[in-house]
Amino acid sequence: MLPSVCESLPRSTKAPYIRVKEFLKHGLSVGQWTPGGLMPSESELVAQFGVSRMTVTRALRELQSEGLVTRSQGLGTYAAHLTQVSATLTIRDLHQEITQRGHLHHAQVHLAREERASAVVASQLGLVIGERVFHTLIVHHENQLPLQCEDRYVNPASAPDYLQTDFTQTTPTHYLLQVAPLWEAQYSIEAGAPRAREARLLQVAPTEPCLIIVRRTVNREQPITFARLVHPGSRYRIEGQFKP
Amino acid sequence: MLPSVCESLPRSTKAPYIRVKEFLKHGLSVGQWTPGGLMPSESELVAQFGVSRMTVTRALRELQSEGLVTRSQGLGTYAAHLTQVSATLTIRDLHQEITQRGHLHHAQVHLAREERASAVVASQLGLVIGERVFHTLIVHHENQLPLQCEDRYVNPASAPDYLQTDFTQTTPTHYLLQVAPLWEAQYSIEAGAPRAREARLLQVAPTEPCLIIVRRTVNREQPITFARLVHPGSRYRIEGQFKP
DNA sequence: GGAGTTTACTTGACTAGACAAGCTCTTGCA
DNA sequence: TGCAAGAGCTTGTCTAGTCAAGTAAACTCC
Repeated sequence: MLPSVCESLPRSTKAPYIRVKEFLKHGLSVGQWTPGGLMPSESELVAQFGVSRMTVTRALRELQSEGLVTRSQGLGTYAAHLTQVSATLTIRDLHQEITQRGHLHHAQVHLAREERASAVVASQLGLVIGERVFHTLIVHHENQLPLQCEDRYVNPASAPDYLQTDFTQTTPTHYLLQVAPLWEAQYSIEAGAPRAREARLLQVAPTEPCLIIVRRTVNREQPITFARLVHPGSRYRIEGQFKP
Repeated sequence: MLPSVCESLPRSTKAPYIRVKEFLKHGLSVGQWTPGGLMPSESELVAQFGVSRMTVTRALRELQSEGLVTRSQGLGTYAAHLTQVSATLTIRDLHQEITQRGHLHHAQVHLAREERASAVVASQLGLVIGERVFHTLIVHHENQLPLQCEDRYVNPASAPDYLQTDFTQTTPTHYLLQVAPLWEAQYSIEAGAPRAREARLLQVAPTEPCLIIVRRTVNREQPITFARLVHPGSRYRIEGQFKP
């Protein structure tokens, strides 16, 4: 009660570890410590900010995980060389992405069957050539306009009920994330011409440049799925941002 | 002295916070806690592992920063919905990338001059139309083969000596990272046809699908540079991997 | 002078507490 | 019945200390 007077003005509004972090970030951004240069030690920061070492450690550890500093035991903390910058590229579920834009998503299933693994598919999914594999070919539409052609092979061992799913309701990505919750993925992004069938399904000219993402996901040593996602260059782009 | 017997067999070799982290990661990977499900509270983990709360907190905080769990004060820790998966896309300096492959990098400077900002450039760099701006057009070769056409505008306020640099020796990316150490970038990746001049410089057909990256970097509210990087689709791709 | 030892400084990891703040369910009162 | 207060849980943050391990420079002894 009587909430006025004293308690209403926060001493400096932000948590101490955030203050330390921002002090260091600011110094890095104005070039106070040049790449590779030695930065203040934990004990110096403790003295400077009047906080405990754990607090300073937390600030420094977070900067380290953000790639802004490198630390080594016995030596000290150094400003990182930002020769390579890592941005986070979020690979979102297409259904989500489309509905988030307030548009209509519609999936057209052109193929959903069991096949025998070819050499390429077998090697990508860790199978033997001729072994059974699930194959789906789905075209995703945004407001009736084809946006993505999803050619996907799935390892039956990882998702035995894959073909029973209604892919007009659920996307394969979404289903597979439920079945195999934690995984590791390799991807490659390139520009290229669509294959003849892809061009027909996407309703574009065979010469239309397309953004092609090839993704392979693995769960605990066992390959799950291998997908080729083709997008018309004129209708799709990947956007992102990097913020240290 | 006498270093044998007792001290040589480590109790469990790994740090406690790593053990806690791995326990939780394992549980997530086998689906012990389904996405959105409630995970053990800090105090439960404290009791289970016989460690202090700070140790458990650290493990959970790191999992949170990796995007594997979400936490909220008063509620608890929940297994994350991995509907969107963030991979780290490392935007590396092309020179590094080429030489790391053991190949020869060679830059051909086609343009390096001061210009008056057009409407588009001015808006991207926060300038007034007609204000002076630096413009470079450089083609990067890998083993004599054109790999990237780099069309770049630079804000003179951020890098006054930009045009004095010898770009056959240093890449603009590398130079700008030294001048403006910490920044924020927005990028977009798309597939498209090259412009006529780009096709000529890259020695490809005008219909060749190209991977086009448009990047804009900003340092503390002040735009630094705005670049359009065009790569022949047949010679360049972005590769990466996601690992939780 | 050179080799080994010591010392000082660094980060890495942890403990055992503390208080604050957010959420939910229950209890109690009008 | 309806609403407010409180209890009991959760996470968020912090303190003040400990021990360990890695590095580098100074120091000692031969």
